[in-house]
Amino acid sequence: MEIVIDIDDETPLFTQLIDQIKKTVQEGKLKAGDPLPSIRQLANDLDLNNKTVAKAYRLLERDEVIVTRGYRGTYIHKNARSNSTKDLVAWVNKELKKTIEKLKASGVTDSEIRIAFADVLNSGKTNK
Amino acid sequence: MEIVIDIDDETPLFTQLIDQIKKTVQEGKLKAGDPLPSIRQLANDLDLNNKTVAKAYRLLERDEVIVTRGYRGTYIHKNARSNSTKDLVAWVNKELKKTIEKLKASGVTDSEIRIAFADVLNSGKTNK
DNA sequence: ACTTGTACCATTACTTCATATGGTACATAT
DNA sequence: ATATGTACCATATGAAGTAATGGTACAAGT
Repeated sequence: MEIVIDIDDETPLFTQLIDQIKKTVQEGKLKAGDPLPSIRQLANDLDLNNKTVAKAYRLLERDEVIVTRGYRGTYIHKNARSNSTKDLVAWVNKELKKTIEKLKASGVTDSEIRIAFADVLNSGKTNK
Repeated sequence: MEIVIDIDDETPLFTQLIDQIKKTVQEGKLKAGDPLPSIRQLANDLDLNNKTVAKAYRLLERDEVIVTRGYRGTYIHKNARSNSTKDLVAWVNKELKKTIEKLKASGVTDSEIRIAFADVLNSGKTNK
């Protein structure tokens, strides 16, 4: 794997890591079942904190690009290639945009939307 | 009008003002066409800043509870009574909750939702 | 012993935003 | 002159959230 992290880049480190792993999968340089370096190993190689790499792995597993098997390590997911092309962020943006535009059309202020948004997101915390 | 502002209350001052005016309308103590004190007058009486009162008036007009007529002053809106019972905030919360729950059901992180949300809201700024 | 992912505890720096404040100025009226 | 709503300029405070860091610890396996 050729991963290059640019600390001067405004893009968050864990995002750079995710993007490059997905890109490597898309290029076919990483195939289903291939093993990935351990979190600690990769963090050491790239001079990153364990938590930063762990965060990237966690999200990559959520996207089904990789699979973690506990003490057995981490591997490329069976459907990694197709899953690595999916753009979850774009979908989230689209969904939020639809709702927000509807609210603004009714004269709701940006501030009001932000406050209501924070309310809704944080309401789940106390309940759970 | 009997308006009482509690600066120790966590509720924003302009919100307290809005709530109490709406309440006064609901109680029938302020009727359609009744004049309201000027922004500067009310700010002086309640020991608030002009901008705070102006903000409350702006939102009350948005909700069609009051009507401003420039140099002629501010008056209670024709449909103030029914409009003052409408809960715009509740509607906004409901709409946002629907969308957010849909996103979370797909495994999207709170952080990711927040970032996408900020993106969408701020994207309108540069365009306009 | 050593490594795996993971789950806690925590802090730091940075950014963004809401609220509230102050001052100045304007057109439009009485 | 005086008052109306409004639009700018601006600042200060506090809250909240992200990203990244560090340390400790655990069960499960080699």
